[in-house]
Amino acid sequence: MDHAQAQFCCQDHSGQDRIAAILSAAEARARANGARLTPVRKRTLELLLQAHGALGAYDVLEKLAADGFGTQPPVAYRALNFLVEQGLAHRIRRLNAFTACAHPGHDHSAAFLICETCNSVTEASGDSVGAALSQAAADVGFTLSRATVEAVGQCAPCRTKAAA
Amino acid sequence: MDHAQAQFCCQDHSGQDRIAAILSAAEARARANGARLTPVRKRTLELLLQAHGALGAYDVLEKLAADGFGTQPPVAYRALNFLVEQGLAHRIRRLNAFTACAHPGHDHSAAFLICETCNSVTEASGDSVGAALSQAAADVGFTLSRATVEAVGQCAPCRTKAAA
DNA sequence: GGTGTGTATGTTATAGCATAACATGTCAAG
DNA sequence: CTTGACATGTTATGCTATAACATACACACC
Repeated sequence: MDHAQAQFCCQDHSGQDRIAAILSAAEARARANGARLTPVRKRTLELLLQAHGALGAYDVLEKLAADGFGTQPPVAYRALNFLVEQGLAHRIRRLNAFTACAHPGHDHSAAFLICETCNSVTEASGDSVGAALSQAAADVGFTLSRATVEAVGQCAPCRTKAAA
Repeated sequence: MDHAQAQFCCQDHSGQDRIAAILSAAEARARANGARLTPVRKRTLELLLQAHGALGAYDVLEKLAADGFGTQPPVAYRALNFLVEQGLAHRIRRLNAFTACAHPGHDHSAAFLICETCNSVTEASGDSVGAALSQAAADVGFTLSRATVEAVGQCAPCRTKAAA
């Protein structure tokens, strides 16, 4: 698995300006929740934003350590879990990896589209998927708390390339 | 995590007769695909069918070993992966576990409802969810290959109990 | 200012999940 | 009866994740 070096298959959604904007928005959001976006946490979010595709916890740890933060797994896991709890990042279990939330700020059910060619991860709107799922759950009397949708397939750029 | 001893929270869908029927159907299905449902594989499927909730690979391994099969992890993983490939079982990544497919025989997109109280896993029809997901994927030019939907919440029996 | 309390960070150690690589065995087709 | 494909088994190892404990920092309160 090479999360760390996923190809630039998707469009660049992570310019420096955009990252800075998201980071400050994240800080505000955290404060509003009574939480603090400390240096490790902020740096972790920044790493996720800069990355294409998703990063494994140990990928993140390596970079944090290089930046002078702690060197042991809990350092990365704590920061990542914090971000997930705050709705600033998502965990992608199929990849044992994490990715920054593409649409923070409004609660949404996310659906992840994982390209099996370039390993890029796209966060699609999961609203209609979530609605369908709520219905299916309600049909069997299940109360939904949260859901993960992970789809595997091929992204548009990779499909185009493959066809050529 | 106690996959091995999930509570009997859901209805019993795994009577001996039903299990036997599924096993022979599975055997036929495998043959049709040019694959063989060998003793380890058959026993593994049987274990999954008997279990409520889902079983971790090491839970399965333990039981297989007790039955005189191999004692090392690959034994369990190979059998489980075989079953998943044949559409006879599903992998539930959120739980690092596997469960027998509740509706083998017809290709379907499955959605799993994981009760956070009793750890039971219910396989809901994911057809409408799959349709919504296909649409969302198509909207961004993504070609869907397969998808996993894992929802966490509370099953009907547990919710009833909790309300009491 | 001092002090207490809760949170955050850091470490060591270990648990849990999964697979690579190789050896052996089995079975059917030629 | 040999060959080739697949299945099973083992050893060894790598990757993922958390428990438990120690230290430091920030903020509210007296």
